[in-house]
Amino acid sequence: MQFTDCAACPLRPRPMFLPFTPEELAFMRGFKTGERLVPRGGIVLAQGETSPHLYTALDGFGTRSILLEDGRRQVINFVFPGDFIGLQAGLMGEMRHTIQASTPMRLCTFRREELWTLFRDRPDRAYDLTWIAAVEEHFLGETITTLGQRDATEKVAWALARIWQRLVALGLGDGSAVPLPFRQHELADALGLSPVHTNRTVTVLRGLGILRWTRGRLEILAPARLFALAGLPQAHEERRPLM
Amino acid sequence: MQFTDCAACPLRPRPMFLPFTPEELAFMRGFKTGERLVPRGGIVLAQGETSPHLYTALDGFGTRSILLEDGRRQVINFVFPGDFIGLQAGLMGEMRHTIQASTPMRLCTFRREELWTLFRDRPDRAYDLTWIAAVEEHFLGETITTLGQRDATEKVAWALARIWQRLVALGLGDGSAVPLPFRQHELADALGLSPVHTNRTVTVLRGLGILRWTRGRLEILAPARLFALAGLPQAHEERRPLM
DNA sequence: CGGCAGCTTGACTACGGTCAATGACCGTGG
DNA sequence: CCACGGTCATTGACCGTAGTCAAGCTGCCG
Repeated sequence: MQFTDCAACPLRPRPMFLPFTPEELAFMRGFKTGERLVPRGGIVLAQGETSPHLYTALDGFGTRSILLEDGRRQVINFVFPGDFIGLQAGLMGEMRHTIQASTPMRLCTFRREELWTLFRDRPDRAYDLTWIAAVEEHFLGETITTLGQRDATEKVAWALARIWQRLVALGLGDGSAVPLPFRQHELADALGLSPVHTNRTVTVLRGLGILRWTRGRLEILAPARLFALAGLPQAHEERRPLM
Repeated sequence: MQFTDCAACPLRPRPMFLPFTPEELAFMRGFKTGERLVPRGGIVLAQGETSPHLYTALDGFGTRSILLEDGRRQVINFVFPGDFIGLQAGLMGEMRHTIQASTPMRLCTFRREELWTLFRDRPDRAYDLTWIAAVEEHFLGETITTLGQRDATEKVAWALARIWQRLVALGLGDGSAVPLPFRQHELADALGLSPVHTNRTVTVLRGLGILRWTRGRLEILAPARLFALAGLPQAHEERRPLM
């Protein structure tokens, strides 16, 4: 199968990612074993599954979610290009959540067994991997804080601010607006709100002149007000390593 | 300062922790630089702080929490003996949450700068550290699911089931009851409920004959019903590495 | 043009929050 | 030894945010 050489990776040169050393690049070229395409709505990794592969999202968007027996669903967070997928399966043996594509996705594939090689031979890459896990841990803590302490308006503002921040960092969007690949239903599942109340809340933010959101296009008219509501500093994220 | 030699660690022999190889033991003896005592209510690490130390909780209990500007507080999770503290400070430079002692705590201290040595020289220990981060990540996902999807009764049942499970795994408790070092107020902050409603909910569980909880002592009368309410399998946790 | 997915709005309900008072237990000092 | 104050748990009355049910609406694709 033909696939993108890491040397020509479309993601890595973007300003939000840390550059590779030549040694890292060489290692990652060997680490990457191929690519995989997942259609919109498709399952990348399923809860309970042991996967022989780990992934990095190369293009497209998705959700990580936990499904309860009775059908309730919680979106843990959203998956963006550059995100590493499957650390749990790699280390703990089995996925504890499901990753589903919200848009068509293109993934770089790695062999799970090579993970130990990475720790043994490339402490710099192992460090980066742990750094990614620590940042993710912090983000989940922020999510818990949002679900536990903030009301519906603050919740929606927080989620849209975080998503917008990330999309802008990725270089998507044309200055005033970004393409928003998630549905209100997914936002509701991420915030523990009903779809109906999520919609009402978005309507309120629209009415306040803070944003516009129609047909997969999100425009932030008053970023300062959005971030204030979200309880976030209006700063750009730190650059992150890419796996 | 006099402190416990890792060879005589009171924690490591317990069944919930994986054993050390002789090499690991030797390394950890060098990695550990001392101990620290924190009184009840004391701050182990403060949000925003850059700490020169990392810790493993040797004895006592605490909370990790995020404080908002307006005084709201979210307990992210609880800290038990054997937990590693400060990975964020170690990797990301600055703590994003506060760790506070709910009981007097005794901590093993490590030097932050040695973390890179660990990755370079001990890939097995680096792997364990990442494993710990991945397990924590999964646990936070479960917490998000609880806060987002479950009602107050399920929330309280989940938290008490998880805490009980952990205390029993640590070998605390005398078969029927465990010492519960947290206050209802902290449980409320962990679940995003008001203290009043948390209390009412505990009262309901008591009325159902599922548990007793008085004066720091928790007795589970009907574990099966508690775990069913919590949406958890009634299994013991996997053994975990100790840092 | 029909069907479907996703968004929007209205009416009613209920879970959990808030405010406030009381109670139980414990350590301290007179 | 008991009175006091503090912390934490408990209970009652009332209120408000968000959930539920249900009906339309919009835009898109076949």
